[in-house]
Amino acid sequence: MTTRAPSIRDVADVAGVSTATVSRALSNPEVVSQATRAAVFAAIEQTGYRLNVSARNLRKRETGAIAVLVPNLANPFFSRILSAITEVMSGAGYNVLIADTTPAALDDHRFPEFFRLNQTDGLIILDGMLPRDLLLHRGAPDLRAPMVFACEWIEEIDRPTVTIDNRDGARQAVAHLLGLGHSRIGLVTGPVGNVLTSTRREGACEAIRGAGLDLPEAWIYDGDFTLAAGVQAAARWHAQDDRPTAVFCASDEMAMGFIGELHRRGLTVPRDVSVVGFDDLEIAEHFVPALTTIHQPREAIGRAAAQMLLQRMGLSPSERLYGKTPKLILPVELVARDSTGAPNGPAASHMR
Amino acid sequence: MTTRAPSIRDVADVAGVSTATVSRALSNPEVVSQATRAAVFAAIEQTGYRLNVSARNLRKRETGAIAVLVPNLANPFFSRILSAITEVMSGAGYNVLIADTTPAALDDHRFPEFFRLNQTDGLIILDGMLPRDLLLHRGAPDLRAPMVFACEWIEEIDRPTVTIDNRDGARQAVAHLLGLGHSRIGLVTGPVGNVLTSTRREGACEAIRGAGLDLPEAWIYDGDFTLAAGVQAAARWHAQDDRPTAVFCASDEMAMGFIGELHRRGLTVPRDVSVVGFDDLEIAEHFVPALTTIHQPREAIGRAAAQMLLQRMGLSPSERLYGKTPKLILPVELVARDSTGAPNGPAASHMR
DNA sequence: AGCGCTTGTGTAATCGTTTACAAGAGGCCA
DNA sequence: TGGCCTCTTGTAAACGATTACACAAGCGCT
Repeated sequence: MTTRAPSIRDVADVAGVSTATVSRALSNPEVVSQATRAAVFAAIEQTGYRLNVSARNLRKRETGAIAVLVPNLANPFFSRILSAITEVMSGAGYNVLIADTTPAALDDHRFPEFFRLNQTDGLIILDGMLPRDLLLHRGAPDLRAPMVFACEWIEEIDRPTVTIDNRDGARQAVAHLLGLGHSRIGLVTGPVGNVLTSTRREGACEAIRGAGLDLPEAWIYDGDFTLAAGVQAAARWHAQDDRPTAVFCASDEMAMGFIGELHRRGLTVPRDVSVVGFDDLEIAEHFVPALTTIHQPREAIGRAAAQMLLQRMGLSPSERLYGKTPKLILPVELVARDSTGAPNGPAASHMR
Repeated sequence: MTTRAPSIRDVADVAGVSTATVSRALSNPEVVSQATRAAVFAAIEQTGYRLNVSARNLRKRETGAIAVLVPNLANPFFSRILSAITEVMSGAGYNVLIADTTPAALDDHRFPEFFRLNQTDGLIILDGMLPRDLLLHRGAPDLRAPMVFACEWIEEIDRPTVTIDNRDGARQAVAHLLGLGHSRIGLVTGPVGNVLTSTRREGACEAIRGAGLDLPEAWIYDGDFTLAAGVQAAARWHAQDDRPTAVFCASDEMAMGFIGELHRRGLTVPRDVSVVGFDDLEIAEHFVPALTTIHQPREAIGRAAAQMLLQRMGLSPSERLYGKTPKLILPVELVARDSTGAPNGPAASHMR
């Protein structure tokens, strides 16, 4: 009772041509004559034909899809990057498979790797903490799908990369605080082992030490980019006798968690402590107080990553393997808002 | 110079069996003998074989993928729903294609429809404002991919649906405000034509009128769920002489935009006005003031939608067409936090 | 020995495209 | 007229898996 979807064969019959001609009319219209082309399109309309992508992909040895590996889909930071990628890739005729790597990593690694990684024409990786051997999946190097990193990257894997200047961002954040008169500056960091954590941390340290200031271990609060980590850092900060007058959080989420928790404890930002974030999420501007933060051009990152991948996919395997791997570093800028101010000279409870 | 990826043929040769046996060892292991199975797996290991999904899909007349249509990928509201869907679907062996409908709608509608909609085994639709004819894509009804709605839906299209009880959520929000002593309650609504807008609005109106109160037109601020809309509503509210002491915003983003703008104008929430949101985004709890809002079980929504789709895909076309279409309505609950309080009896500038 | 049943495997057709190759039609020129 | 292009189309072989069908081997039973 189940009908079969119309195939190119049906179209060909209706139009009175061969399947080859239908195929050509579709993918290479300029080689078929005006008249036949019209007949074919009419037949397509009439039959309600839709291209079967599996068949095309099988024949062309492509998949028509690229995959994006995201560390955490639920993190709003990635959504705009993803939408930019999706936009560019759809425009180029590709489907975009978005894979959250959080569960994948836990999985019996046979399944996802087996079914997914080799079933795409390209890979955009937003997660710098993936196991190396999962990415360097075996198989001849010349038939591995091209891969580009964005935002995060993996030191040992030399691939095209789109990032922002993390070190400079951190430097700007600290410079801003120094400019306001702070000399006691703390850090809320990302998770250990993450390249963003280290580059931002280094940038901040350099700037602090470069100003001739000290950065005690106790003022470095370990985090992991999440709201919860910001909350915890606030608690630790609050419990200290000798605490910084300003903190640079390596993500907006941590900055907001930090500020939120402080308010819950009856303190106020920036009166009691100045806070700088990193990312400039949409919400940052509307947060109370509006967040001073490092703006990341997320749409540009996504777009650039997609375009870079497209460019790589257009290259031959040998060009890819033996050519240069492009690295794009986008500049960032601090956006000064209301979560930072001069250190409160008077009633400074932390000054003993 | 380009090598060919190993195929089932190569595995068969190495293992000394036929391709049929390899295929069976992979997809139906219990029908092949212990010994052959071992030989096949060894051969797979040795050759580095990976299944070609296009070939399988072509043969099985499936695509192994489902699509999710999202109104706006950049909206953090959807990310957790998406991750839940992705998790369930990956677990069931499906790829998840996420399509942002914002650009698609503008596109020459031939392309995306042609290539995507019929190339999936199922559809989850989170956008209730899609053109009807795009969804009721022609083709025999028995070979249309099953489709389920989640969050939003389309009145005229009778399909399985997972939603929350929007009307009740709005009712609870208003009841909460009434309970605090408010009698002047305003509304910031979603975009016109959206089912969420109307159901939430109706629920709120009913509750307000049910309490014997009035709801002047001037206290209904048109929005569209975005931060910017909240900002605008705040401006309009602020400009009024006769204004409500509490507003119910149909989304957290609007609530945060509203509160942020008010603070920028030197007013304070909940002292000057109480605000209730809707959604309970992750950030709501950490916002300053922490947002009183209607909690949406977003993970449960995503999970339920995915499971419902899986169930539908398991049905035969006739069962789908002539059976009942399940509708799941998840209950919601208000989370009382700090953005609401009693109306400020004394210095009430708005009371003339 | 003959029959039937179970278990494991191979043969070959099939899914719906794309594309190398061949070939016919027509034009142009010597 | 014949040779050589160009333009358009058809023929048929892939692409890499799944699966209906057939069949061989082994076993137990009469």
